Amino acid sequence: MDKGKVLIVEQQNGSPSSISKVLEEEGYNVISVEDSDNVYDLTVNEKPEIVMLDLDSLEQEGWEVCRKLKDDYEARRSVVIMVSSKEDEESIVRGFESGADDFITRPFGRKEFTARIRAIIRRIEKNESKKIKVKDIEIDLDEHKVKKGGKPIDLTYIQFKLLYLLASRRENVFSRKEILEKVWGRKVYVTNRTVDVHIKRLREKLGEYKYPSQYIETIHGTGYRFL
Amino acid sequence: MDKGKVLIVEQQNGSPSSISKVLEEEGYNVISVEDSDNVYDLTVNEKPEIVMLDLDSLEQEGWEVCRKLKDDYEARRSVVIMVSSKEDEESIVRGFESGADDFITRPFGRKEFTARIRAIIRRIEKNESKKIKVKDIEIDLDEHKVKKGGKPIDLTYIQFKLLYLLASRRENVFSRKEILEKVWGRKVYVTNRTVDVHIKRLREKLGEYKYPSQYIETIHGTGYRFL
DNA sequence: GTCCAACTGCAACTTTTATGCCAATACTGT
DNA sequence: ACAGTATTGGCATAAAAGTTGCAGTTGGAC
Repeated sequence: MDKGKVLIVEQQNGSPSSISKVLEEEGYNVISVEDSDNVYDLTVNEKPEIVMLDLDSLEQEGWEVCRKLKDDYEARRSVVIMVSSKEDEESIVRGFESGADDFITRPFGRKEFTARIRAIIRRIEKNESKKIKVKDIEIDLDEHKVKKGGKPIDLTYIQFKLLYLLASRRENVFSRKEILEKVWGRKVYVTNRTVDVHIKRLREKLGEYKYPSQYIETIHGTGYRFL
Repeated sequence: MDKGKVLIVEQQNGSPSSISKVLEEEGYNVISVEDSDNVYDLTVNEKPEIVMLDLDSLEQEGWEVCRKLKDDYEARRSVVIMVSSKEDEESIVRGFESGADDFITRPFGRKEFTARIRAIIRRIEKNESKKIKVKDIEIDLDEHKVKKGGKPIDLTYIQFKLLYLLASRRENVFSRKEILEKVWGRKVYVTNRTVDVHIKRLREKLGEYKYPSQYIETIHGTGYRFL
């Protein structure tokens, strides 16, 4: 059950209706912190899909953290949601001006809350399409098939996921860490070298024997990129 | 002034505070229709960034239109926002379940409303990979690519980080200490001289052979800066 | 159940590439 | 001109990536 990673900044009062608890129960991978000190570092390292800032416990810092995240080229990818009891327009506008992507005011029903989160995650993942064509390669997610020049290529489960990931955002460089998270899942511990091995096997099946690779490029010190 | 294209479905009552009026005034490219018949076609053809559905005038149809858009391969790209006076949780949840990306309840202040819209547009733009352009140099972070005058330049990991650091705040003078911290990280101990070496290698790759350097300026006794 | 083939992950090893430092040299500002 | 800085090419070394063989698993086929 891996719905996405959420970094939450709020005072823990142990209430079972706290945001963290709710999202954990819903199956999100929750990282919870009580103050804003590590938020930036955590965001950069963990790349959560969502960062939630509880303004009721953060106050002034909330805006600042948000701005800092949105000014950073890596952290900015995470969606920042502010949660607050204040519903005066000024606070809300200020939240958005700090770069927040959404602003939710308390109180809110659990169902509404989780529906909003789902909508946001959905939106993030939607950029990926079901069928991808790159050069002479065709990838069909639904049928789980890959063709090269019209001829089917037999890929294993992992190879397929790996190829799909890389091809879903061609030109984008994926670090091994990212690959591990997206292909193997967050909890699994697998060596970096194993990623290489799978890349090699994939390259073989794609018919890459000589250098430089036509499809999967290695970016030394960084990761891999398709095309 | 083109802030983005918005397709709005609402009953026109001529009120100056109607959504269409407000967004027009704000400089959006507004397409306004009164019923849901053409919404699907318009969305596919016009590809608006945002489709706003006024549930107060659409009722039942609202959900259906939304679902139809979100089931469509092309139309799903547009962000769908529902606007409604009903603020019961059930309606809202149902909205999200129909695939809506956001749900705004009336009444709302104009500033808050426009701030939300701006945030959404911002988010859409952010998905496109971010580039820094300085003179004839282009730096693409997601793709980890650098181009000079359209031609790609191959940089190593450190060179890339270094260039990015300098270029991200041009004119700013970076001391070697600062560079070490940002590129190598706090803990690592590496000589100041090493920074020089990397500057040299970077300059070479940027095609700097003669003095004074066109891109990276040396501030004697202080550090470096990107022009 | 037993056998077999396919898949996977890892360790050990090789190859490739990048990095850090040195020492000689050139440049700066005073 | 001098002392402090910066530049540079070369080189040993470190680090990253590629490769290979093997062993543990799994899931049929029989």
